Amino acid sequence: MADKVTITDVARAAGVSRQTVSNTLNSPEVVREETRRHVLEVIERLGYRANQAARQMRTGRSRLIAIRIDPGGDGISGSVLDRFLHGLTETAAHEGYRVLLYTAADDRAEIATYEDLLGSYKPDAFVLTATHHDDIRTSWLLERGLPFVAFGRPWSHLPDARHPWVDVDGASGTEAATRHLLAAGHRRIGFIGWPSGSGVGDDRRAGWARTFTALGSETGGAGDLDALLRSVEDGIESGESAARDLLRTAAPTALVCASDSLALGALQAARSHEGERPVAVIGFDDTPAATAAGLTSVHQPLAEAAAACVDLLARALENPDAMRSPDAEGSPSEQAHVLLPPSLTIRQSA
Amino acid sequence: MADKVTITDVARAAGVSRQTVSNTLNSPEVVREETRRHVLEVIERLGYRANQAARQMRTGRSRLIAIRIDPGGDGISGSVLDRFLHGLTETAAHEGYRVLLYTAADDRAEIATYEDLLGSYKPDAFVLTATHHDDIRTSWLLERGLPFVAFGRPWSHLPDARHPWVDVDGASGTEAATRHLLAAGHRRIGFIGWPSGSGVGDDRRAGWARTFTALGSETGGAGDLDALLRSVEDGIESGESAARDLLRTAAPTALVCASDSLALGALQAARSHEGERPVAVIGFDDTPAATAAGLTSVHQPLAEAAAACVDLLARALENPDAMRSPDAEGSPSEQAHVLLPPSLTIRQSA
DNA sequence: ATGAAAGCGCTAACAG
DNA sequence: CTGTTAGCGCTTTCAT
Repeated sequence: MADKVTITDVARAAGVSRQTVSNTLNSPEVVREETRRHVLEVIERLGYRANQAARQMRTGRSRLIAIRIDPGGDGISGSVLDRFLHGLTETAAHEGYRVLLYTAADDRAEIATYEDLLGSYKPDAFVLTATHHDDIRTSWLLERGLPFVAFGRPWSHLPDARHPWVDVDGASGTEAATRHLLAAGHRRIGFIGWPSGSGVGDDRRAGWARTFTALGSETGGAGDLDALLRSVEDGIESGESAARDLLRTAAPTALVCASDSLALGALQAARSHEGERPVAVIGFDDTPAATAAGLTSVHQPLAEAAAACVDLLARALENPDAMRSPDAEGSPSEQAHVLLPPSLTIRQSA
Repeated sequence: MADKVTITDVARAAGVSRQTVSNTLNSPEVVREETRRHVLEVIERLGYRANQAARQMRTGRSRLIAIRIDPGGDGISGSVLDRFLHGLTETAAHEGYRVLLYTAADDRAEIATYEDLLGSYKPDAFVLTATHHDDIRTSWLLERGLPFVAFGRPWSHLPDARHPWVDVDGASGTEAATRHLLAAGHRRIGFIGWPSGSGVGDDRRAGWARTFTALGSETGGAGDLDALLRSVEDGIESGESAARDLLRTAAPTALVCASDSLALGALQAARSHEGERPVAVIGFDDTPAATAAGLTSVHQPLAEAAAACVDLLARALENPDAMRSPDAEGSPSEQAHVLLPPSLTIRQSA
């Protein structure tokens, strides 16, 4: 029964015109307090909801935010997107937006989906995840002045980003992990990460490197960084073999990893490693698998990140021109961004 | 540039009327082959996409499927919804539908969201997950003749379901797990599940029980079922303590669990248990945590399940009346359903 | 097989 | 502050 109630029904029941009802909803300040209250009451009583399609036709705004959902690699870190999505949906609802899902095999296919979506459902904005160097998606959207926010820094254009973004400070996370190990007395702390070139991976490695280097300059040179570093593809197996190799050649007493997948593998290697003291391991992402394995891990505030994304978008959508002038000569057109600090979830492994 | 192209632009560019373009898209059989081809070509060239809002206003169909996304308990099995969602989004796109997300704290709140959504975005259908006994959501939707499909059996009304559903045969999964253990020579196989009353849990327990009982009647009574059964809340810790208890009092050589969370806990207990042969453990859901822990687990075909949901919905939406006659006296109004068999992913733990 | 007219529900402009 | 008019882009009659 909730449907079929139109603005005309409300107007009739309240004894006012349709526009007064519309104004009550869209420009409350224009309606007399008393009338407003009365209309609101009738709306409530009839269970009226503005038809979104009709509203969209008139205003051109769909109040839809689109985001891609992918299968997520080995699944270990898949739950990261899951939590982010939940937060996004929840915050978006508060701001009057809904989340629309789509899939795409790669960036090119994603752009094709943009075209499709923009012609049909016309989402007001996109949320980009897994941004990387020379991301064609951001340039495509930027060229067309389409509103979007990236969850992930615009790695190729820092620090003068030309679009709003939200990210978690990976370096600060691995720094916290490294400091935690230092505080526990460790001095030889290895790092297992991904090959150079991925923004996320480089960032996470940097946090370890800088902390470790700082220690070196304090104590007078602790740091043969390269010997304690391994760069491999993500995965449990590669994490295990990298850890084995590291333990054999560099004798670290602790390992910081760029992901939980790597850390889980490293943990296996650590457990089968003989030594007076167990080798400590710290992962990244605080996935369910980390919980299950008792793995200390860097935790990303995903609900907050999602909320920040919605916030930035809502703001940009209220001020359409802020974003639609990519080449405004006079203004630096610096875009808002949010960099959130992660926290360390401490468990048995470190 | 993909937007702002209307059906009028296409008509003009193709030298036909707007209706011919519309017909080409919606009733191709009505248009002359040659004209149809020409129009299609122009559509392609201009990158035209039918404005969904306008279409919805006219037809009343949004081509939107709504589904709830929740934070997912301890997160271990959260990835199940994740994979299902991905499959749903992908299949839905093939059929011309998009997936709209929403959250809700509980069933009552979810119904409130139905009302909101039905009045605003007007999704064509809902996909229900985590169905349970006396689910107020199904009755609410049923009463109003709203199209939906449940991922999960209508536990309170089997076998004459009054709505379409898709599910994975949990009992067959635990049966396969139990048979696998029997084949490996195990004879005392315990089960750690949830307290009676949850459809899913009862189903999974039944698969173990019936297989084990069948063995008993063959060999002449192997089965003191109750001694080998523990029912606890889901979670790693409760799984571990239940397993410890079971190992101490009933001396099983293998354990089948109703979830990966329970199994992960059981695995810990099993590893610290002394015996000539390691205690085998099998979980359920084949989550990333199971991969990481080398846990053998029952794998649900989630992409297939999602595809089946979309299929059932698409069919129901083409035949609106099939669903809208909950009380049709003459017809049993039996609804279509799909029960998919899971598979066993074998790893080190069993 | 194709063209003309109407209207889905809403809100942005105005007029009162 | 409230009411009237118009039209967003599409599909569904109904004529031709």
